[in-house]
Amino acid sequence: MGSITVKGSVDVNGVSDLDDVPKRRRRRLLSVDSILDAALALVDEHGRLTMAELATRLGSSASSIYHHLPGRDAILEALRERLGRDIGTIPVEQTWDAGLATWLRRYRDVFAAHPNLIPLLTGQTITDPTVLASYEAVTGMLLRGGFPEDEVVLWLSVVDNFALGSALDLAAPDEVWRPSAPAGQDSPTPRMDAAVRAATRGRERADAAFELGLTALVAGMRAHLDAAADNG
Amino acid sequence: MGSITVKGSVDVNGVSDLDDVPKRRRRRLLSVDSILDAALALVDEHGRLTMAELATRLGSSASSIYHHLPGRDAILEALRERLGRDIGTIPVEQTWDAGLATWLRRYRDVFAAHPNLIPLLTGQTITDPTVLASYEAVTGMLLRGGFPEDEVVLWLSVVDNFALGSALDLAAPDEVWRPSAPAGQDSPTPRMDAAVRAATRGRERADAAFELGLTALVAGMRAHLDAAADNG
DNA sequence: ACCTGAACACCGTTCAAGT
DNA sequence: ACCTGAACACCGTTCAAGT
Repeated sequence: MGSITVKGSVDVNGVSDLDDVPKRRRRRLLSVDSILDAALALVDEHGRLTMAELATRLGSSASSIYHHLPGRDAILEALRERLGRDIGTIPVEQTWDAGLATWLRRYRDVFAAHPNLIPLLTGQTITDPTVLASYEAVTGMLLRGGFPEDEVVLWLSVVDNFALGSALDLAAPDEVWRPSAPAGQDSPTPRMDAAVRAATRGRERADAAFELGLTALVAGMRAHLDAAADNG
Repeated sequence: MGSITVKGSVDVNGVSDLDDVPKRRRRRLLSVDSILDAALALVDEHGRLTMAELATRLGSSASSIYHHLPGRDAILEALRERLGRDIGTIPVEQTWDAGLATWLRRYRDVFAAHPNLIPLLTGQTITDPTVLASYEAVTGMLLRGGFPEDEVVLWLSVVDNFALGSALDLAAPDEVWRPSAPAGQDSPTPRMDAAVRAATRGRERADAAFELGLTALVAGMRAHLDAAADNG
């Protein structure tokens, strides 16, 4: 029974299984993709990533992981690349303001799907070609929109900072935006308590704030562009 | 000689030194303030904070620190409070837009003095009364400016996210904003390379981007307010 | 080529023992 | 009350030994 060979079967990694040798090679346990899947799941569930927990989830040992990826930092960088790819390219037929808004929403949406990952990524730098290509596209969009070349990098920084800050907002607990005292009772922050009570909470608040800020930022950029055109 | 008592001397901690007992009590080595000073210096210099390095710098042992502060997280939270206090209150006689700009600039300036600290603080939540009082003041300012109560929390989130993202920008290396290929050579990101070459770099870029974004954001908020007033 | 356990250097924290 | 070294549980990483 144990010696029956299934002809032409293909395993999950897409590797042909025809190499039946007398001493059958043990099945490939790990792959870069399976490691990244497990790592992302771990971060989503617990908000942290340790090599030991990762190994347990993979049914493997921590040292085995190092045969596929050179360490914990590399895993995080690979996850960043994966998310960067998910943002995708922006439609070129849009005007700069619509295109920028589209890009920023996708940017944040992708990270919003994995809020716990964001704090783990802030320490590292972007080197992934896909992510850089996305910046290149936005650069072209802003230039076509009429922004001067020496200003484009500044605007890229601005929207990047806003998007990152908004993404981090998703990971942080909502404590600041929870009224510290019940209505009618004395509080050191009565106006804020009332304002918090009047607004939505949690994810809904974060989403609405992002949308409001995005609109204001783009409107401000448009005003800046118009003012420069009037002077020129 | 060793038995001479200096009358009424006061040590650095403001504790009277008159309790001369046969076996003179050893001088107080640590205090909350000295620990926080050393911790901030360590973060500024190395971008990280370990209890062992902190103890070495204090000429003490790691376990001693726990007699003054309940752990590493408490040290970071205390540093956050310290910086929060540095932001101070905003002048009430300003209009909402000028006041908001003043507050955001101070907010970022304070963190800009210690960029390495920012990534270490993003994980924790604000609980310090001084920081909360500062949010309360901004809330009052926006309400007086005419923003509806149920929108104030959203705008607070927006400017908070922008300020945090901009502060984190100071801590990250400038790699993304460095041209990947020399001028005239083929590059996957030619337009961005040219834009980066036309702009300033490092701290100067981060500062200019913050100023530009701040102006745009406030202008966008003003436009939003005016549009709502026209409809109402 | 891939996997493993043991070992390593390091981390934050606890605690009994000292003064 | 404050300080200390030793010990603890945990961390990422290395490596000789296996298949």
